[in-house]
Amino acid sequence: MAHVSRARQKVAVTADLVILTIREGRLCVLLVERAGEPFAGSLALPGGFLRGAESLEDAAARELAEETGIAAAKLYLEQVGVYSEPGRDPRSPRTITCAFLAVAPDLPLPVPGSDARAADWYPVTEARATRLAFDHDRILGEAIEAARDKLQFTSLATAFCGEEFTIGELREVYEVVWDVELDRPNFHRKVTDADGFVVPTGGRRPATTGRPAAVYRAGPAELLIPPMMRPSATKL
Amino acid sequence: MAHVSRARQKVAVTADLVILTIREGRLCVLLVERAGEPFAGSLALPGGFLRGAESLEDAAARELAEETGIAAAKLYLEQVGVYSEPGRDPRSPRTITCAFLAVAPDLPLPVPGSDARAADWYPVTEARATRLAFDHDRILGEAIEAARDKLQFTSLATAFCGEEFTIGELREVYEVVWDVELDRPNFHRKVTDADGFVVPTGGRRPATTGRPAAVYRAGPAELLIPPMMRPSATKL
DNA sequence: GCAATAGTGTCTCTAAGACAGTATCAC
DNA sequence: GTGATACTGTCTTAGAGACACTATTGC
Repeated sequence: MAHVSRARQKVAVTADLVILTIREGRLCVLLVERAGEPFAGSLALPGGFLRGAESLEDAAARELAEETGIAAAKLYLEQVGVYSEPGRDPRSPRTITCAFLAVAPDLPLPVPGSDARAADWYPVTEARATRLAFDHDRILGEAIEAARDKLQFTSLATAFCGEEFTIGELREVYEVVWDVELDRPNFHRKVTDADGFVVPTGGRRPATTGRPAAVYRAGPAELLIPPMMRPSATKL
Repeated sequence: MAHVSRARQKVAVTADLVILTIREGRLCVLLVERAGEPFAGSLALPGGFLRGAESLEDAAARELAEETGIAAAKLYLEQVGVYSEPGRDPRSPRTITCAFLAVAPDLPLPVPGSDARAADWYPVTEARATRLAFDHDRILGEAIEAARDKLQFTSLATAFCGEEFTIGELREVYEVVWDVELDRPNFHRKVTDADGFVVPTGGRRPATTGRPAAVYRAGPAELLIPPMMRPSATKL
């Protein structure tokens, strides 16, 4: 093997964020319009380079705060993969990125990022039909698939809701992220029976129409037992 | 923010491998004894620095071949996480590692690594009771937990077996990795019923004692439907 | 015959899905 | 009242687990 290829390279490392939320009944992702080259004018996932003495988790949380103004401590934030194909970033053949999945409740429009990029929510159907910068198409696709899987086995769905929510709002999360329709009575029983998934606050929330719904908070459980099985999974 | 902390750092990147197998009824992991500082003499996960134009997956496959002599194409190999805490490697405060989980059938003792480190299999019970180099304790623990989860929902268990195996051997994989005892009749029915998990070859394998077992090969399914539920999961 | 493993049959229990029916609101 | 949503009850079916039972080998 050639000597040069055995060298311990130093590489640039970024943390990129797939921030998902539900707005107007659609699954949306936060994208920024790139100001500079490469891919100027293209949409891209928010993210940035790893700085001084911080971990990738710190960097992801910092970027999240900069792009959305949300304190990352309040949010679900998790690694979903590392992307290291040589040449994936034309600036330098050796830039690798660690992708994070973040899930937020419906938020006010993001504040303009501190680096003056236009950030906005895009329905994932649109985002996936668009050519994103770098390999962000692939990252977005894999992060969404990870989120879909996590809904089955973890209480991730509550991260899409605010502090308090109704069973109907929680059901909408599953329906929107999985793009399916769920049986309302069965869903209600399932989530209220699952141990530690949701806990009633005692309050009720008057709806625009119909009987007011009981209000719940996220419970202590992180793993769902039994899991919420995704209907399409049985068909594959 | 101070100027220095905003700089785009270049960092060293390694790929570390958690290579699991089953030997003599115990879950084992391949560890190497470190020859040089830091942590000289300590046990560590095999791994190495990212080189020229290769991805982390390439680097992991290359290290796997060097340490075990197995072509990585034949093996299950998957990212399980990135570890980037500043200071996790005393050589340089900025060395991050991407951990890979690999699963191998019972193999001949590994060939001495090309970098002349002593590599050997260790039962994970021993490995977890030992202080490994760097943050490899944590990486090993998280990789094993990932493997345990994957047994439930994917056909990963077949990767622990050879090309051909019996249902009893497959059951031993679950029993050893999960450290539980499973009901033989129910296990047999479950795996033979699950769609595309195992396919009979038609052969039979005479055992040391008892009725000869039918021989199976891994089926095309990657996802198990229905999943194999881990008994302890319901207790948590 | 005995001991061991492989595999089948059957029962019970739990959970999922279908869906009828009741409760409570706005109008 | 209608119409909407929230919830409850009940039936059927599928899968999990317990375990009795049969099958096939070496000794």
